[in-house]
Amino acid sequence: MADEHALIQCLPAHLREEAMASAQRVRLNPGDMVFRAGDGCRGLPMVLSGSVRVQMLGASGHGIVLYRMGADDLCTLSIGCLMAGRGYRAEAHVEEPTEALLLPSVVFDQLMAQSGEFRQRVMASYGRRLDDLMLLVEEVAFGRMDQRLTGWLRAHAVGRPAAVTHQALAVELGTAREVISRLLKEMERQGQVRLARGKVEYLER
Amino acid sequence: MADEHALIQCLPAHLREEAMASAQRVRLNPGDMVFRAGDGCRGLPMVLSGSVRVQMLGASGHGIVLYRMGADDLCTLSIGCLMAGRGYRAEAHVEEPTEALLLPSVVFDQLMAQSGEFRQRVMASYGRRLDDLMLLVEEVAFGRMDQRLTGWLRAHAVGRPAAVTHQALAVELGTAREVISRLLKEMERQGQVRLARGKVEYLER
DNA sequence: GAGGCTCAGTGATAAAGTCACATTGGTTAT
DNA sequence: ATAACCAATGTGACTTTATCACTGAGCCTC
Repeated sequence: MADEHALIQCLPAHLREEAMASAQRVRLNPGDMVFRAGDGCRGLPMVLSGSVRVQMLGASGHGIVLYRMGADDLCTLSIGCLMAGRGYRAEAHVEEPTEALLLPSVVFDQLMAQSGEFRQRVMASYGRRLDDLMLLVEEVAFGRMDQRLTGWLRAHAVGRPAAVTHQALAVELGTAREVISRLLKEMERQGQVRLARGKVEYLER
Repeated sequence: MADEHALIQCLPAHLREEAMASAQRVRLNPGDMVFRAGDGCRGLPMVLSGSVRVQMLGASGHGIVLYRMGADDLCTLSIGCLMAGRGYRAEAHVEEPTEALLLPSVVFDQLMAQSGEFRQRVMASYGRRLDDLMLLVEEVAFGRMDQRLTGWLRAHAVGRPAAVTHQALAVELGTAREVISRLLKEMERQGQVRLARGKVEYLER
């Protein structure tokens, strides 16, 4: 049971103590929202364990999942909000019971100044996120929906059925619920998938 | 004629001198490519003046413009590549005569450690880029092509015709050339636009 | 066992993407 | 100047996605 974030563990003892002393420990439950679009940012969240989904809401009411934060991730989005002093553009939903630290921005800056390893990890984390988003842009712009859906199912619904509604899948891939319903129905006809209310199982061949 | 990047100017004198001493000055011309997909990263580029377009190539051969770098921007993408030690995923095309500095990554890290203002600006720049990409995802996922096209024209082709081909517009918006051709033709029929080979002018009403 | 939920299915139509060519305008070589 | 060439644009036919407006199905509660 890691009690500290990898980013904290990598710090020399005196900085680590200071970080832990000023950080606020947060416990979140599935369904909670960490922040909503427009919210101000009150510190830098670092996820210790669990999973948080970050998504955007389009004008049409549709949404799309941008990325997820898991153990040892930090919320790169928040850094931008802290620096620019504007609100979040996305919203974050807790998916699994999650523990997190909320680090005051002053302390964050101090750690950035004083620990090379901390800097390194933060920048790397930022790079990864940028990369994720670039891949997402490419997928959304050029990917075919049936292949994106199959990709998701292969990653999440092999072996045992995944507990997910068509609506949730639509948000996951940034499309409309009807599109998912039709694609799944077709895949079912072809025996690639087994469907039940709120469940989808992908059948490997 | 600013001789230094805003990020350099904000540094205290001794750091500034060190930065300028170790940075390599680069002059680029329209058509040059700063980096291609897969290239390794040899330092952190900072744009002094000019304009560089960063875009991705999809599997289908289509591309999409992710963002542009202009005066006083730094290439956030490169930071990720430097930190993670992997190649670029996108490619960068010079659009206008451009001057840039190439800062060794060791020096970059040193500046991050020693100047709060530098840190602040770098992180803010990162935040902006992240934000740009999130907006792009939303637009690509939910925006209507005719409205996105109109938006581009309003920003670039009012008053005098913009020198741009349908193909270039397609890459700009991440779609196929035929789609742009048809939309423009329709707008021409409705008198919203004047067309010529390699030129588009938007007619405000 | 009757409502009242949320979840899923579907027809009709519009928007966007794909493929395969036809045309056109401008440049270059003879 | 004329032919030849090439990049840019136009278009038809067809597929895939998105949108709108419903209908039907499963499940829970009273």
